[in-house]
Amino acid sequence: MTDDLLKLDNFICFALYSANHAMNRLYKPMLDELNLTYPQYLVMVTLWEEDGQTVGGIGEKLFLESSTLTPLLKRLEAAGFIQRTRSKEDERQVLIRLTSEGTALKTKAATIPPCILDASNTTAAELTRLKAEIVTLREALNKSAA
Amino acid sequence: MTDDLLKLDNFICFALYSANHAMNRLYKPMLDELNLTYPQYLVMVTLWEEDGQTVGGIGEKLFLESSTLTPLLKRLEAAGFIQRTRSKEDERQVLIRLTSEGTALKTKAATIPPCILDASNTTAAELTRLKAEIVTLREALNKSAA
DNA sequence: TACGATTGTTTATCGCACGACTTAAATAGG
DNA sequence: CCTATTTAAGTCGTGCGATAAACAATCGTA
Repeated sequence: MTDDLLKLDNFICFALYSANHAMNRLYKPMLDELNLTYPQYLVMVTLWEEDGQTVGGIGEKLFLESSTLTPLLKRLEAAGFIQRTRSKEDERQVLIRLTSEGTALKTKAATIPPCILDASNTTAAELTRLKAEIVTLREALNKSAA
Repeated sequence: MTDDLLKLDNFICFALYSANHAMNRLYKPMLDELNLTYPQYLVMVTLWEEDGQTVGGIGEKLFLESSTLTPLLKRLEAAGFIQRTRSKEDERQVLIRLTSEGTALKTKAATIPPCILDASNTTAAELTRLKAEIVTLREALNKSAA
C-alpha cells in the first residue's frame, strides 16, 4: 500500500513528463516546417498575442529565466523572426518585436492547434477543462517552490 | 473567436509544458541530494518496481529511445546505482540490475512523493484522477503520432 | 553622489533528445 | 542449411534547453 507511492504508474510527475513528450513529438514535424523548436514556438505565441514585450515579461509568462531566454531569442533573431532593441525609456530593458516574417508565421501556425485537438481525440471543452486543472496544479507547485 | 486558438492561455500544450517544469523545479533540490536527474529518477523508479529489465523494456515504459537511454544508463552505472550485463539467453539484450546502493536509494526516495502531494495542495484521490486524465490524453497523442 | 535594486547578458557546465548509422545476434524463409 | 530480415543496443553527431554564478549597465532613491 505505502509501496504504491513509488510505482511509476502512480506518478503524476511521470504523467506530465510523458504527456509533454508525446505533445512534443506531435508538434515536432509541424514546427520543423516553421523552423521553430517547441519553446521558441511558445515565445512566438506570446509575441503574436502581444508584440513588443520585454525579455522579463516573456519570461514571466513562460516561467523561464532570462539566461534561458537570451540565447533562445538570439536564435529567433538569427532566424529573422524577431528584432531585439534596447528600450529608449529604460535602457536596461530589451524589447522584442516581431519582424514581418515573424508576423507572417502566425498564419502558418494557425493550422497547428486544430491538429492537436484532432489528435487529442476529445472535445475542445473537455481539453479546456483539463488544461484548467493542470494550470491549477502548476500554480500550487509554483507557489510551493517559491 | 478563432483567434483564441492562438492564445497562450488556451494551449493545453503550454499547460503541460509549464506544469512539467514546475514539477521539475520542485524535484530538483530533492533529486540533487540523491545525485539523480529527473529522467534518471524515472529509470530508477521503474527498476525499484521491477529489477533486471532490458534497455528496451525500460524505454517502452518511459517512451525513450535506446540512443537516449544508453548514455543515461551509463551515467547511472558510473554513479554506482546500476549494473549492465548482457543477457545469457539473448545476447542482444542488456539487463539492467540495481546495485545495493541503487536499492538503498529507494528508501531515501520514498520521502519525495509525500512532498509532491503536499506541494500539490490537493488530495491524493484528486491527483490520481487528474493523472488518469493526463495519461488518457497521452495515449491519444501517442496513438495519433504512430 | 553613492548605493542598492533591477534588467539582461555572459560563461561554463551538463544532460536530454533524436536521427542516422553501425554492429551483433536471433529468427524466418527458401 | 544458408541467406535475408528483423530486433536490440550502442555510436556518432548535433543541437537545444536549463541552471548557477558572475558581470555589466542602468535606474531609482536616499
